[in-house]
Amino acid sequence: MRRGTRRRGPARAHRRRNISPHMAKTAVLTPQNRDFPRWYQDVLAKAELAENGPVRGTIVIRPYGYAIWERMQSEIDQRIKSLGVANAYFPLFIPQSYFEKEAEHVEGFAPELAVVTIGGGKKLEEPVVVRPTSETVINSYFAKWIQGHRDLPLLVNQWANVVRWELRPRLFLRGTEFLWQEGHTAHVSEADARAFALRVLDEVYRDFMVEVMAVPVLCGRKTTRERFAGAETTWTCEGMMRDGKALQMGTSHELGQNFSRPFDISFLDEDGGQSYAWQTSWGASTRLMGALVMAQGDDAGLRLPPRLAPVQVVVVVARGEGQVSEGAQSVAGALRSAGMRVEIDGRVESSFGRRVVDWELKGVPVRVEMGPRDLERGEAVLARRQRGSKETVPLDGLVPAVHHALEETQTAMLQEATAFRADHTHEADSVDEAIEACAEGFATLPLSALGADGEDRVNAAGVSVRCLLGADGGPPEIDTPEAGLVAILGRAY
RNA sequence: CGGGGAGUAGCGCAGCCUGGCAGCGCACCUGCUUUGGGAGCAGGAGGCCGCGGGUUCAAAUCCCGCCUCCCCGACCA
Repeated sequence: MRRGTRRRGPARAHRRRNISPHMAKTAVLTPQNRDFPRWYQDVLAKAELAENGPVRGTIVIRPYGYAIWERMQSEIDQRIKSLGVANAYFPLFIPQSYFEKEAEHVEGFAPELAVVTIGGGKKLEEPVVVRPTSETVINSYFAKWIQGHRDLPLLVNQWANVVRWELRPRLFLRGTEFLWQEGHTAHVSEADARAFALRVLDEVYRDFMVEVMAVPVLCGRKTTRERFAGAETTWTCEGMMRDGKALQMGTSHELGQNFSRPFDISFLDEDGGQSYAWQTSWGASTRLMGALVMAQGDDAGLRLPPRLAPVQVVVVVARGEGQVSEGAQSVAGALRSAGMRVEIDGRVESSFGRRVVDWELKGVPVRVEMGPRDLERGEAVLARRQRGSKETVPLDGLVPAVHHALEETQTAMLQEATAFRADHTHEADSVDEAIEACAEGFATLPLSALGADGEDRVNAAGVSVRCLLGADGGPPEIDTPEAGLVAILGRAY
């Protein structure tokens, strides 16, 4: 069974060939429904996305994987900047004492800190921590930069690597070192900080995940137990993977005055009084790469939504005869002129089938195949990765046809993922029913039905409360009574 | 840390029990034939068998010690 794959829409093609992309004689990958974790590992390796580094928990992101990450960075970065946030950079090394200033924060991170005790061959006076997150250093500078209310809001983001000594690493999902973006802001009031944290959640993360990654996400509030160490409130975007498990894809925290007090981020307000700033922090990481693979991949490999794909169209020279190569060049040129990201595969010394399988593994959304026969007829074959279809298109109509295929693919991928999530979400009335439903996917449960010991009970069963939603299915208003909230439960990565 | 496995070519593995030339598949190199859904044939390169010690005429194999990695549980983007 090809889970979640749907064929839809009428054939626009002159002729539609009945060739499925899953025709390889021997399975290219372990099928998803046989062993999902194995399938995931296979995709990372065969699509040349990433592999393990030499130190446990470290990752080597290969060029193709990094190209996808760069696309993610670019899309996220422009959304961050549109909120008026500027990029900056703070040090990798943080004095250990900084970590001890906020009680919950220390407690939350102490077990997973990497600490440098020797530098230049000498024992250090004060050990330095390799940043697991940068609240402490950044806020120590915010304290210097913020004097009066006119200095606020202060909105800063950095792209960086961070280190957390994880016990059980998994490529992209949980690593000792990973890449991310972390935003840090300071505001004059609690309401301003809250509004900003929610804007980031919606306008940066949800918008990117839904509109670019084509992954529907549930945006809600974390329970006290699940919230970030040092935060007052943690907001999250939760996605469903194709094995029904949940993945936290991005978070936005309201820090209250938890850091501004110990780091003395204070300012003179309009009335001349001394106030502590209200803060937020928020991040999304290379975990998104894992989410992409697990939410959009199928048994033939990765599937990239066109808006994210570093290569949107690959023009495959089927056979190196006659003027085919020139024809492919000309087609590629026309597609590029129309603004598409295009690559030519002219490696005719490799077999056609081999190359096609490679591009399917890499998830390129549209493949244009050209051989002598097509050239003679003035045609090309347009293959869509998302639904595994092929159609023949006249060369003079190819650019609009490819453009249309990309647009349709983007829409279809989001629809498919949304339908999959709906099919794997169960509305439960009791804790036991919810736990059972989580074997297949998510369960919704009125918070009132979860009860006081409900979170303990589900956790004991390997299930967690992913987030709390308001009546409209979005992040709950802060003053919504608990009785009006819905808990989303699932097994998580 | 608790429990379970594994270290042999780039990757995946066999060989070990019963000591006797270092093997297989994939990948790689060369040549020819191929190329419209993972090509075929022929030839070739590639090894501190995790490390250290011991037994033995002889150790990947038996014995002792050490190291590392992976998987399952408690934390996390």
